Amino acid sequence: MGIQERKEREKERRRQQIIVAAKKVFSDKGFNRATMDDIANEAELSPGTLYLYFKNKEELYASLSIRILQYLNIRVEQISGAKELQPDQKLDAMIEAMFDVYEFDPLVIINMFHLQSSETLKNLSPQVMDEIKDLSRKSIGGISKIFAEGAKKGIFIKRHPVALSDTFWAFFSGIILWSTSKKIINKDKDYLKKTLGIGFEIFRQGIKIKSRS
Amino acid sequence: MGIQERKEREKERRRQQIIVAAKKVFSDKGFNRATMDDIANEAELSPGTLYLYFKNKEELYASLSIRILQYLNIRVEQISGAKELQPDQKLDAMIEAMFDVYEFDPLVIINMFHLQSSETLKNLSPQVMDEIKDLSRKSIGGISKIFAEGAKKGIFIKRHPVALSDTFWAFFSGIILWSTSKKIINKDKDYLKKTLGIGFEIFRQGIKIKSRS
Amino acid sequence: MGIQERKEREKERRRQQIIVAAKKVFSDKGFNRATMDDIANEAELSPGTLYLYFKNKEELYASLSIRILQYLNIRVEQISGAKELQPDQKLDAMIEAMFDVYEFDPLVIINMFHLQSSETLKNLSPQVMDEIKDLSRKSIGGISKIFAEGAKKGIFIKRHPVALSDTFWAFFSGIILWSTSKKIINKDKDYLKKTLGIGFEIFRQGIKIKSRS
Amino acid sequence: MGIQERKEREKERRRQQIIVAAKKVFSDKGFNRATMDDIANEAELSPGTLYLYFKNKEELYASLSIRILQYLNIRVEQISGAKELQPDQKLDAMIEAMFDVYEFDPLVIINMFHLQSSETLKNLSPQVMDEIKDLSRKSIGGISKIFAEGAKKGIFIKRHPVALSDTFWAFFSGIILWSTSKKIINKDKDYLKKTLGIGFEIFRQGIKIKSRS
DNA sequence: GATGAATGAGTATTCATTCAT
DNA sequence: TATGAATGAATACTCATTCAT
Repeated sequence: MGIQERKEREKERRRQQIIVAAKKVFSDKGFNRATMDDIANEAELSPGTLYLYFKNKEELYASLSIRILQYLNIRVEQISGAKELQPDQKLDAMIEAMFDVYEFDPLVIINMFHLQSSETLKNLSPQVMDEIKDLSRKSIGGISKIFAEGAKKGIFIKRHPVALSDTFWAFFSGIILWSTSKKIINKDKDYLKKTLGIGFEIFRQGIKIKSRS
Repeated sequence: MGIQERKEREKERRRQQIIVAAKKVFSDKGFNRATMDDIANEAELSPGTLYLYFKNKEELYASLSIRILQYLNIRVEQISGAKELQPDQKLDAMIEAMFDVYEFDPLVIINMFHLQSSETLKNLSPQVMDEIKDLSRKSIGGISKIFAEGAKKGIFIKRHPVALSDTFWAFFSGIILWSTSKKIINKDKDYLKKTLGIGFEIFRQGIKIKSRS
Repeated sequence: MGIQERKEREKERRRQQIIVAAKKVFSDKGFNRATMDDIANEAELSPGTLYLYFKNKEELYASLSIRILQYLNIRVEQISGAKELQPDQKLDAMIEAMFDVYEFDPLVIINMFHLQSSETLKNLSPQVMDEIKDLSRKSIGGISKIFAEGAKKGIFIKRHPVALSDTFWAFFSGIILWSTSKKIINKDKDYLKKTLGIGFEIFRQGIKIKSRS
Repeated sequence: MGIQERKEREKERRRQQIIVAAKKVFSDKGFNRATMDDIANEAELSPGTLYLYFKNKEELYASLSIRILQYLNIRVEQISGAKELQPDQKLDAMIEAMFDVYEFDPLVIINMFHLQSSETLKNLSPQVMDEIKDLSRKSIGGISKIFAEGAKKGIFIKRHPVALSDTFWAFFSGIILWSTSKKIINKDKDYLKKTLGIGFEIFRQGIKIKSRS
């Protein structure tokens, strides 16, 4: 039993070791130019070993998304379930969470997009795909609830909550991607934050129902 | 003279023939999985011929962006220079223009992102790169002017116009990319439009200064 | 008749125009890296036109050799037939002729070697091949006669004259090729001449029968 | 340790296996028409494997030269350092060595010339280039010493030893190349030997200072 | 489990040659 | 005759994946 367990833990450590290496390499080179050899070197393992833990390159890449989605999910659940917060406060908290997600892994967005490509999906094992779908659904659902609650209380505009949730995510993605592609990130990290800030401010203002004074 | 001209026109037709084929193939498979042979087949030409009109794969891809940027630019200039329109009306017109740009070529955004990759830029000929840079600058500039004018007239929030312009573009990109990656486009074209609609409404509301009544 | 003749002359001029261009381009880039387009550009003609005058790239290249072989042949015949000269004086004259051949076209040797490749020969039209063979045979024959005469008169060592002739040519080739490959030519033209000088001196001394004094 | 060593030996065997195949294919087809696939087939390996042992086609080709240069070098050093031999005996030994070099690999000369091309040099890794340069320098140096010694002792003509060394090499190259290009080698191996023999005899006689009797 | 050597399918690009005008 | 646009075969090199050890 103890041995079984230790083995299990050892195995998990290996997975993490690979994931960390993969994150670095994919970050540096992007999916296409990153090679399995690069990742193996970074992880100080042999290429063959990677295939003991991940079915293929796509699935290794996908697993990076799972990690970040898990993190996001925890945050969303906390915020969504916080009874002491009003919808607009929850929205602010969500925005803050998004910042953190981005800091945790700036590749998030690119990962997420890559993941959706039908070619990619073909190469994933069902269980990995299911986990991703499940996590995505939960996250979107959690955010939706905030918008629904806000609409119900007359604080936010009345729109289909899932559509709003998508829009929120799309907005966030857009700014990050745009900034990234303009190579602003490395040179002027603040510019991205500022842009994200402006963006979220606009979003916040845009969905608020103005209280008449 | 007539001959010269006819040849010129013939040549331009070929370019378009290739561009149309490239657009289709890149749309279907993305940059990396699209092969020059695919494009040649689609264009009913030989692979060698592609290289008579475009220096390499990257430059062929880039030329798709140039085409759409040119279209966008015309629209931006018209709107930006329309003296009879108020800033908020111009913003509405811009949003409409963005819709049209998207309809003209749903790949826009992906093209634009691909274009920014440093690896891509290396393979472009200077003149192509200059044209792209010039067109981008003009478009962003035109949109900025609208925000600046709106801010001056007290209709829009006061923020750095270029940052707003970036945000506007990022927002637009985000929604398209997100929808695209969710493969919503083909299945439910209206959902994308709806999402874009909601998004822009939020944006519009978000930057408006509310007149107190 | 006059028209016929003028056409003929016009045609010959074109051939020369192409040959001159080809010589330059092959000199600069070598056979493999020189393209038919390069040559067409240099000749200010279209690529298609080259094929009206030469069957293919190989044959165009071969015709450069014919030109130089023709020149060499004239010199050999003059020297070989000069009754007022002794064999050793003829050898000196031959050496001088070789210098001139080299100055006329430093590519000679490389041309000659390329020509011998069986792959090349396959692509030549029979008449071109015959001309080359004929010219080669004549040149070698002419030189051989000098050695034979020298041997007969007890001035040169007694060896098979054709073998000596080959050796003479090989020696000459070797020095030029070696110098060329060491890129000495362009930088230090004199070094090549000096080396050729030393080489020929050795050769001259090597085949002389020393008169005892 | 044993394992490490066996692997090392295995690896070296593979290199040799490839080199042998490459030698054959390059011999048959020349550098340009030989394809990496040809070589892979000949070596009964996959094309990809070749690249595990050699950076590229050029470097594979170059390594053939290194092999023969190493062999030559050993011979040169032995001869040059043999105190019991007189300069003229050393020259004879050198000539014999040249025969052996040629027998070891008749491509020597062509390799050496190919190697000098600037295009080739660009694709070689520095360490390979350095090794080649070093080996060449040593060989030429060793031969030069013999000529210098001979001149000092009044046996050979007084000429710049490096120039003589170049001439010696050029002479050797010329005969081989000429014979090879005339495809004499395969058909009449003896003719080449005879020609080489005559050539070297001429060379020997040409640089000797005649003792007056 | 771990290795890493070997695999071999996949692809952008070039360029001699052709042929409709 | 001359053109030059179009052709398409040919090829070096990469890299995800496998499998014998």
